Amino acid sequence: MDYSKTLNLPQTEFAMRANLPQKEPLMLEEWDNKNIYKQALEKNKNKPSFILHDGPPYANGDIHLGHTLNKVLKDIIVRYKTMKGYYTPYVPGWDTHGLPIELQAIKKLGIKVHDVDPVKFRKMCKDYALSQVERQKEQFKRLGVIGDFENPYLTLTPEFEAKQIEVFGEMAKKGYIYKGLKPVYWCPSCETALAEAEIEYSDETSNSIYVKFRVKDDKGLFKNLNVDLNNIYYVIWTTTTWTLPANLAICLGPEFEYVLAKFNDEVYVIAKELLESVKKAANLENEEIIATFKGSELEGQVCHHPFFDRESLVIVGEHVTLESGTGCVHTAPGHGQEDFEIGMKYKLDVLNPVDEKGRFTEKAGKYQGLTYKEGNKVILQDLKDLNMLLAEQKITHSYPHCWRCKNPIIFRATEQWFASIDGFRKEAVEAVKDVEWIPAWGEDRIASMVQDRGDWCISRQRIWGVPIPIFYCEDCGKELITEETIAKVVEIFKEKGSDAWFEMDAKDLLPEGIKCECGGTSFRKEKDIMDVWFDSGSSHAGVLETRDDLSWPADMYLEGNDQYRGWFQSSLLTAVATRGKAPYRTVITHGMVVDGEGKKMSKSLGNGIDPMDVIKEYGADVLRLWVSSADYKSDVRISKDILKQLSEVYRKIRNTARYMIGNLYDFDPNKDMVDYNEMNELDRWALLKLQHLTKEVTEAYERYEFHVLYHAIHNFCVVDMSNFYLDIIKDRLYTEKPDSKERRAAQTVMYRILVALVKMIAPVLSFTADEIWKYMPHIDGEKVDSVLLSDWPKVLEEYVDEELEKRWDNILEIRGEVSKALEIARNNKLIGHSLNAKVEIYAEGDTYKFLNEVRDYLQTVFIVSKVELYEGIKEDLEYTFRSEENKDLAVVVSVAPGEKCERCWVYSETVGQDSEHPTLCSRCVSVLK
RNA sequence: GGGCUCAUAGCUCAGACGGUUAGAGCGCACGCCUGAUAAGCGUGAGGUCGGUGGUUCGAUUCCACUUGAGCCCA
Repeated sequence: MDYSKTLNLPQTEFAMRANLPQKEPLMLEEWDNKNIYKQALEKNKNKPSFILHDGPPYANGDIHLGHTLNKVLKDIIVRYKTMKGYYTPYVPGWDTHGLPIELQAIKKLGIKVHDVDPVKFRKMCKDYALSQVERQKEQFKRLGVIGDFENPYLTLTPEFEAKQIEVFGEMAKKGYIYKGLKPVYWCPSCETALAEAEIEYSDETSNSIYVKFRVKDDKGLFKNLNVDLNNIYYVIWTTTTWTLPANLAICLGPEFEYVLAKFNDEVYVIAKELLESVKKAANLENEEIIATFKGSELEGQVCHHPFFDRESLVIVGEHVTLESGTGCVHTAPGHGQEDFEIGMKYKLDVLNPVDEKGRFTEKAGKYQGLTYKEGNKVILQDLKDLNMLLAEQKITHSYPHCWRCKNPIIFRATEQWFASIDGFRKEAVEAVKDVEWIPAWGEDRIASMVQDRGDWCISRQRIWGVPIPIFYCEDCGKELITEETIAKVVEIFKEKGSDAWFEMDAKDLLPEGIKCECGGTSFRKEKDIMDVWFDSGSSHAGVLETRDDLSWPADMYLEGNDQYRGWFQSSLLTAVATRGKAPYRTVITHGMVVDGEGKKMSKSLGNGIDPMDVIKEYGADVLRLWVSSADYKSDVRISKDILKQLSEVYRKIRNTARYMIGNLYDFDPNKDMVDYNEMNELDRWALLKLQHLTKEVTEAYERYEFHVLYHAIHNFCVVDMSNFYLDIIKDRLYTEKPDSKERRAAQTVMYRILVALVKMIAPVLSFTADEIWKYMPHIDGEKVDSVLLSDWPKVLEEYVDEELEKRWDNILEIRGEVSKALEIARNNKLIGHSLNAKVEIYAEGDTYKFLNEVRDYLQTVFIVSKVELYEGIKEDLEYTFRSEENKDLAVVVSVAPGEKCERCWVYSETVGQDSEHPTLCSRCVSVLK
């Protein structure tokens, strides 16, 4: 007879191999059909809410692992909070304006910006952006992210744009918006500003000139040198002669050494390290060094401009290098980014004497009307005539050109709109303190960034974005922005979107009858659009305040640590400026995704991993497990090996669940549950461990430390369940009568563990959890469509029996020692399976006393066929094993007496006693009868 | 170059008012089982706690510097 038919072996359709890449899409469909997201909201609709406000990814290109990390972290939190009973609307968003989309639209359509009417061009950009949103949306959903994907927020929608204008208007009303000058790349032939991405570098031959600036005020430093001040000159070097009319300063490196080198009658101030190269260029020799100063000592001296009756201030800046030139850098704040910034520091004027065609204006005095190219020649000649030119060379260097017309470009300051941070800097720094920053050092980081940052240039000379809602009087040129004009623009944008700005005339965008202070009644529109950071930085208003189910401020923002200077800050600034406090209560940041060596992923290194490839190979749940496994506060590594490891961990968790499901095939929790008081110690121990796990996991979720719960759950599955409890209860489950109390007790324990476990993994392994949910038995009240709709498990303190735990810690320790003894016997070919063995334990003192107390459990727990316990360790006996950990413990392993029972595989001397079942032990016989 | 951050076994992570042989799981090696089977169990080998110097009776844990890596800025 085949007695295996009489056993209660596990049965389940729940597959051992997950086959996630194929199965997950089906689960997604099911979630969609059953509208799990809506059900979850409905379930908690009257509960306190938890609003995680999504930082909008830029709508361009496929998602990468950075997106994956970010979105999955958010999803884990949203799912956890949902199960905790919070009302958790999650509205994903997209950042849809800006240059990269413009460039993609241009590239895709093969058009040129200025060849197309702005309205048409914007339509193309919009179409492109929307197509990208759809693409990314599908990819995010594939990760298992749930949320209001049918109704996400997009920065290009009329409602959002209108709200953004409101924010801008409020800031303007408070006087935080002002007009200033700032240098940009400018193409004089196209007459347009260019973005960095629209610049091509190619070689250009220029005059490189060394120009003398006579010292006017030495601040007393050169007094005792015995030289006429009129003969001391700073020597600057430049390759853009035409920018000299805009010179306002000479910048030195504060730490560099500068010499006063005397050649005949004249003394030149030059960086010590560059003296030789200057001498060579100027054909000078036989100098006398009459003094040496550190750059910082010379700060504050004043020179004469070489050809204007104007001063040039000596300043210092860290950007000065000794790579070429003289170490004295010609500084024209209107013609260069670094010059502009250092100029801001010294409160220099942003002088720009060049118009949009590249011609000198009246600010360039006698050069007015010349193009900058003509100016190069004329100014050079003037320098020669004035004896201010020390040397002249031709050099070929890499110079920026316009990508469209291929002509050289210039740097030129133009009028732009700024947000003055000083107006609310203090408030912003204060607001930071009311926010919980995770990790905590984030607070210092953002506070010091806000503290040190300059004003925010909001203008972009572009097409694809939200226009800056300002008008100019055609008569006097004065700008016009009032509550009424903002209100009108908001009203129009709400209906027509910001395209209206490009489609409609100024008069139609303005309230009727509006007049300039000068009495003028005709106006023109500002051409600049807003920095996209202003778009996303307004999302707290554009989203949280516009949807009924959301509220301001958000409970949480969660983004990469690159966003301290990005979205966290732009959001903080617009919120503080308009509402006086931060738009978030908690901010979590995660590190960047890097490769197995900790290096950043890049195309050139070829070390990138595509999340969609991972999903095809392993499935989204493995990727989600990866997200949970790492301590995201610092950078998160990923590699083939790491993924392999993750898939093994996944397999272990899955199989542990599968085994429990398989053993619950005939268990109905509505009828078969065994009361805690009727369970044996082992079962109680398992439930005790579950309480510890539940507590640890819940606390880890509360602290958003997912890697802690990842380890806790994995360890529980491996150590407590697979290696121990599940291995030990096999005998009971398989061999006892199906509805025996012992078996039902073990099933009760497994059921309760499985219910808790499946819930605890649900925020991370969302697909697998729902798959388990489907296959496992349920209490009637809990048969919901998704584990997400169930309640979070509670810690049952009454199961936390410390006495019991102590006792079983001891048993576990001794079991470890017995295992070692068994292993020795196994290596000696004495036994194979542990059931082949009889274990004799020799113990003294407390160890013996303890073992004697728990002796009834020993055979089961060791999974052997017989255990004999003796008091005392005799030195003359030959032990299989003597414990090093516990000197009071020794073990002898021998082959178990009797025959192997054909049914339960335990060796027993009762085998053969029953004539009907001659190959069975007495226990099995009684089960069958 | 500046600000912030990270660095413990092959991997992911613990840990330590500073104090005996630094932990876990996985992976790996070896063995067992064949009634969780493209599973399961057992045993074992892996670390000069990034480097150097200092404080201390004693540092991997505190301090300084340094190397490598990341983010932001220049």
